[in-house]
Formats: sequence, C-alpha cells, structure tokens
Amino acid sequence: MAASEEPGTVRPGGRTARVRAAVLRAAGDALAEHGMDRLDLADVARRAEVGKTTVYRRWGSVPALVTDLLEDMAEQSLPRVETGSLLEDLTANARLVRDTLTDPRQGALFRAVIAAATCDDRTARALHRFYATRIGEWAPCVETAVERGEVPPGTDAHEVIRAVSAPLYYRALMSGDPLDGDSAARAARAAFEAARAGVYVRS
Amino acid sequence: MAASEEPGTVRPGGRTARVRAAVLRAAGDALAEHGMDRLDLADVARRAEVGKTTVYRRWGSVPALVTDLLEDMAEQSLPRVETGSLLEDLTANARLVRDTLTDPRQGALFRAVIAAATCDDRTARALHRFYATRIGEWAPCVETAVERGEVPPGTDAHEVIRAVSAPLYYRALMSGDPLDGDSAARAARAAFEAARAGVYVRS
DNA sequence: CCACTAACGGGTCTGTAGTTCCGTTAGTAT
DNA sequence: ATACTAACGGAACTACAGACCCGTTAGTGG
Repeated sequence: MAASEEPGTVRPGGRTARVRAAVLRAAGDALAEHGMDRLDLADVARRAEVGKTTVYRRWGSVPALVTDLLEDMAEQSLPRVETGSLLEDLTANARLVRDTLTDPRQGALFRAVIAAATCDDRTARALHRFYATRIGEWAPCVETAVERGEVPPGTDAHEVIRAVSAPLYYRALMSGDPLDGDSAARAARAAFEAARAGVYVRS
Repeated sequence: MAASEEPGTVRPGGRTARVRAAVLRAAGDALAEHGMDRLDLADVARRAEVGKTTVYRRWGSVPALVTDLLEDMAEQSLPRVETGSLLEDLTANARLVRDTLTDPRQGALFRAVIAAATCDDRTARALHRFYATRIGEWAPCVETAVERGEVPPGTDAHEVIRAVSAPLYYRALMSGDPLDGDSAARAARAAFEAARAGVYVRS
C-alpha cells in the first residue's frame, strides 16, 4: 500500500474542502494585516476556527500555505476585455493591475507572495506559473493588434503585456512612488509606443 | 543626561566601526545564501565572530539589520557614464541593473531586501530612499538629452530611468523570465522610444 | 443505513530564537 | 599615561513556534 499520500487527497469532500477554504481565507486575512514574516500558522488556525494541528499537517510551512493560496487565486480568472484598439486594451489591463496593487487586501497579499517567492523555490515556481497564466490570457489582444496592423508583425505579445505591468510593480514594491491613475495610463502608453516602434519584435 | 542613546553613537571609533563592518558583511553573506526569512541573528554573529548579544543590542531585528545594510550599500555609489546618446546611456544603465540582479551575491541581496521591505515600514522607507538616490544619479543623462532635442521638453527624467529598471526587476522577481542580454537592451530601447513619443512629458 | 477509516482537534512536549545579567575590553578625554 | 565608561561578549534563562500523540468526528462506498 502506497499509504501516506498527502492528506486531503482521498476524501476531498465536504469537511476537507470547507477547512481548506476557511484556512486559505484566514491566511489571506493574516497576510494582508501583517506581512508574511509575521505569519503564524497557529494564528491562521485560530482565525479559521480550525485545529492548529490540521494546518501544520496539511501545509506545514508558511511558503507552502502561500503557494496554495496563490494557486487558488490563479483559478479565479477575471474576464479580459477586448475593445477594438490596442491602447485601450492595454490601458484596461494597466488599470486592473493598478487596482489590484492599490487594493488594501489584494495589494498586501501580492507583496507577501512575492516576498515569500524570494525565499522559497516552490513558491517562486507557483508565482511564475501564475504570471505566465495571467500574461497568456491578455496576449491575444496584442496578436489581434498585429493582425489589424497597429503594431509590426513578429511582435512578442507576452513581452508587451509584461511591459505594461512592470512599471506598476516597480512602483509598488521598489521605488515606492505613488500608484495614481496617471501611472496606469502612462504604463499602457509606454508599452504601446515601444511596441509600435518595433522594440518587441522577436529577433 | 539624556542617557540611553542608541549604542554606537557615542564612541563610533575603532572597535564599534569594525564590528559594524564585520556584521554587515556577514549579514550580506547570510542573506545571499538563504533568504531573509531564514536569517538568524545568532548565525550572523557567529560568521562575524562577534557576540550574539552585540547583534541583538545594536540591531535587534532582521529588518533593522537589513535596513542598515541597505544604507551602507547606498553610500557606495557607482560612477555613471555619459555618452553623447540617450539610447546608449540608458543601455549602459540597463546593463548595470541586469548585472546586479544576475550576480549571485548582489542579486540575492536585492531580492532579500525587497522582501524585507514588504514586511517592515522602516526597511521600505530605506529602500525608497535608496532608489530615489540611484534614480537621481542617472536622471541628468535624460535632461541633457532634452537639451540636445532627443526627447521632447518637459520629459520627466526620473520616470524614464524608472522605466528602464522596471522590466528587469519584473523578470527577476515576478515573472521569472530569463534576464539575458536582450532583456537589458530591450528595456533601454522601450524606455527610449516611449520617451521620444512623449509618454513621459509632465502633464 | 452502516461500517470503515480519512481527516480533524485538543493537549502536551521540545528545540531554538531572542533576552537578560554581569564581568571584560578598549575607545576617548584630560 | 591614566581614568572613566561605552560597547562588547559569554552564559544562563525564557517564551513561543512547530512537532507529536491519540481520541473524536464525519466523508464515502457498500
């Protein structure tokens, strides 16, 4: 008998699922309040009204819990817009990213996850998958823009989408400059102009 | 007598300075090896060949130590180049940032500091000051480019420099995409083209 | 509906990060 | 050169995150 599978895999039904949901929610709350270094699994258990043992058994470490939280977030995909203009699409994306980073709960959560990824390889991989998914969802709007002739053929769609997010994350995490409405518009315009100039054409 | 000043302020001479240097060096080594969450002040003390008590007394917490380390790094300013062309200057800057983030020691250190800043306000402020200084050092090359007529008048020099770094940090910390030579060149070109198109003109 | 056992949960134990105490070393002022 | 005391350092102490044990609850398959 293979026996010791991960707990929660054999009976993923009612209680197990409820516990997972409650713990992830509590972990999100705790992360948003104090950073990820002050995250105490016993505290998460208390908030989730769940036995401390359960949290240690199912997740074991802070990075593991954060990773699971992230994978849960990745599943809740937001619908992507598709206007007729690349600049408008990119601006919509920039606004979405800006709103996420500015939101007290979501923003703190992203900061915490990114911090956790610098310490733990599994979390880092989960984070990379998360962004790969998100970027992949938005890439088509660049591809249709190529077809419309808005940007040169051969433009790397993923690179354009990354270029929109990058300055916003840079402000949020590194430079600390305000993330106002202008930042989002400027990030979108910068990516748009660079793409039009052929900077992102694959060599 | 005001008495209890911070230790190290009254006699900053020989021994105190030596201890500070040894501890900061050891902290850098430890940060580069395992992430900042696995940073143990006792371990730092051991590496620095210094009493554990001293480390706890002078810094007390991981974020405080990281902050001091960062302020120490900020003082060691690298000379900035100034070719006759904005694109070349920006490319030089991009290469510098890329090399820093790719270097095993420096890269790990920056990741750790950024992670620490998400948990601790003092560290965050120190990090923001650090980037403000670095960006301020490079801003003049944009200003001379404005005078030469390479980019429109009213262009926000700081914003251009930030735009060069942002995609590189984004790759290093969030998306996990490789930081190859092309990335640096592309980051510089993107910032350059956006600036030329007037995206960074102050409104 | 019942049996079987996966998964939970309270209580207790342990390793270690961080604190405190007090004697020692070495900057600094005269 | 000497005195004064800031700052260091070893050792013993404390508190708490995380591991473990074992009895209880509730999904799941017949």
